[in-house]
Amino acid sequence: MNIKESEFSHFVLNWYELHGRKSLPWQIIKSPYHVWLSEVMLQQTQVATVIDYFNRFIARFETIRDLANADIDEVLHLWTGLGYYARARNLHKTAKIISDVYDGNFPNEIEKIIQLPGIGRSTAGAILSLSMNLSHPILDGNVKRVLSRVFHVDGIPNHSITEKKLWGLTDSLTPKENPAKYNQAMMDLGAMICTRSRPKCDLCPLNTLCMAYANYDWDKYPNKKPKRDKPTKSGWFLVVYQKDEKKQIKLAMKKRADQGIWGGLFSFLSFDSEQDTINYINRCGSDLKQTEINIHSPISSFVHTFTHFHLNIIPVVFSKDELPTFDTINEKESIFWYDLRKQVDIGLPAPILKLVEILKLTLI
DNA sequence: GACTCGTGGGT
DNA sequence: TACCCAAGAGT
Repeated sequence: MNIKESEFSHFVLNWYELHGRKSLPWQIIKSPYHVWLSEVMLQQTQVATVIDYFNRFIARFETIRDLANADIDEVLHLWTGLGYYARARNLHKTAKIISDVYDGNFPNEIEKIIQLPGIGRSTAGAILSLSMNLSHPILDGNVKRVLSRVFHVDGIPNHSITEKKLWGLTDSLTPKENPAKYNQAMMDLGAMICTRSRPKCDLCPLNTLCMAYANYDWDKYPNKKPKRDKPTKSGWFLVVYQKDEKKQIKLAMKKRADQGIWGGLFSFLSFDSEQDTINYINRCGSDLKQTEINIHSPISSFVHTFTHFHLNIIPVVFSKDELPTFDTINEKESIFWYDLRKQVDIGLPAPILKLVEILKLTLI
């Protein structure tokens, strides 16, 4: 290790002792389980958003075995609203593997950890460093931003050449001593000092080493991503409701396939054209005409924006009484009747949950 | 390498 | 408002 690398980590570690975060919910008990869960929840998600989800999750699933033994629908329920639901499905898969293959304990070799579903190189490094104090580098958004600015790392974000440069830097700078504190400190620096906009360079322990500080060009790092325009799609969401013998309202939902958007979550029957919607409704025994679909739209459409497209959500509402052959058509479709009063623990996409709340006010 | 996968906060 | 993007990983 040359003098500069040693100097770098000492600056970072000294700053951490005075200013770093030490009491986030996942820093109270720094077990591999707590660190793993927090790291997965924090992927592409801000700390303030994660805190409540983390606390609820740990309260329900105290140990990895508790998680492994849980129903996937309840796991997804606790993930509802957090997004990127493959994280929850992979979390559950990995909990089963840890439980069955590793006797409930995380392995301490990175080759084995990185093999687990939903754990890449950075998350593996975080688990090993933060919970076991083993010297492994991490490269999350915070570290990328700090290193990009300090060393003027140019290149399109997320391209392999850029990633390789950054991994080389974080690997060479991560100290053998105190890797846990160092990695936490780098994330804290990114989150508290080297922020995306208006970084607090005057308070930064690395400003004497920082090329962006010397050149007053922090706003150029990390380089901007080339932007792609988002197409707008429309989705017709068919809300079929019925009232049971106690006059409780139930909504027809269906579990989505594990692959693709909202995988494993429940949703209303959905169609990607108005004609498909009408055809389906008519197969269920209605004689709905194209001009009449507005009658069944008591809830106005609204737009939900994803990472890569906008979705115009168009609710269409029918009573099951208006669809005499609904049960026959759906014999093999395993419709789930969602009880508005009970609201059982299943995963629901955020805009569907929003729609359910509107329906509670509309139908009751 | 390009694309997919959610949602909410900040500006 | 519209846009950027956040403690990334899988395919």
